[in-house]
Amino acid sequence: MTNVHEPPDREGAGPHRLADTAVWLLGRASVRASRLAHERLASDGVRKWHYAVLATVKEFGPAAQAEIGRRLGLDRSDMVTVLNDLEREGYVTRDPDPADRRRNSVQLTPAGHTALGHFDQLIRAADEELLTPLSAAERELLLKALDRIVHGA
Amino acid sequence: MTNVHEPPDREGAGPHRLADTAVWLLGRASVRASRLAHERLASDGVRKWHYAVLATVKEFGPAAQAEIGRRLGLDRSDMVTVLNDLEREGYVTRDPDPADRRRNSVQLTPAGHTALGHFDQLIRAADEELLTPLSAAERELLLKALDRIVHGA
DNA sequence: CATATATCAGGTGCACTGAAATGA
DNA sequence: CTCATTTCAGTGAACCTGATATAT
Repeated sequence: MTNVHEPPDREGAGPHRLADTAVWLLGRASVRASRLAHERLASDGVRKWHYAVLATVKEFGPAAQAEIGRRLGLDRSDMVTVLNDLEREGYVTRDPDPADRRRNSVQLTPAGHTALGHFDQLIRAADEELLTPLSAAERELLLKALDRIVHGA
Repeated sequence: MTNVHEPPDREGAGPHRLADTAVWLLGRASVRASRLAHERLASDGVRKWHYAVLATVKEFGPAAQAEIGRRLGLDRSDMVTVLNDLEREGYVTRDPDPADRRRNSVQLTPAGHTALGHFDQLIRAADEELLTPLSAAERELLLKALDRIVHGA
């Protein structure tokens, strides 16, 4: 109770302002990023996982749900819901894999391919707005750093 | 329908791999950060917003709920819940502000101050693990970039 | 009157767990 | 039998909206 005011801020260890922690800044930056992406995708009735799954199927080709989920970090359970939506919209098909009948082979339809092209533009626009304050060199460094954080190394 | 295989990946505009977008990488990095922080805080029955509110009250001194929320980006509604928890644990007090009786003046208790010191260590450890792959210079650049993204400019 | 604060009730997306059915 | 894949049911934290009572 000695001093309620404590002019600067330190006591046992180094400086510890909340706004200087990576955990905090990453959380806030990601909320902003999610908002920018969501604002754009929502008008098409799509969410970020829908986009991510479409983009991954296009990039890596047809694959089982479990494999797509592993690649993206999407839970097997949520993958079911996302694919239900994408299938209902006619963006993907789920065909039983003859080589391993536990698996569904997820494939892009032509409509899915077209839609993905549109979503790509929306995500790019969100990225551009998000990164506006940064120079090209800074963007490069940021993405590299984030990539190493995500894929630890 | 011309070519299903498309060896590399481009067609209408530049490269557009999901893993190269800031929106995506920020989201994934933030999930990892949240997990690291949550793993450590959860054993004390605390979540990130509890920590953030305690840290802010210490850094900026007693303030009304709405002001703390504005500073942190925490919704007024969720602030009520967080403060209910913190008050129940004896970490903060809510006293009606005599100068404006709509406001609650939120203050840290000595127990709250002690607890915050402990949580600070946990968050620092999470930060350290998260940033392990990065050099000191890279960390500096990352935090600067994130800060500019969050506070647009 | 309009505005600001605190609270409550609720909705939605997302991360995650447990269990079941099916097949390798 | 063990393991993997898909599905379903449900939980918890976070983000967000709308409405209300109270005070400025």
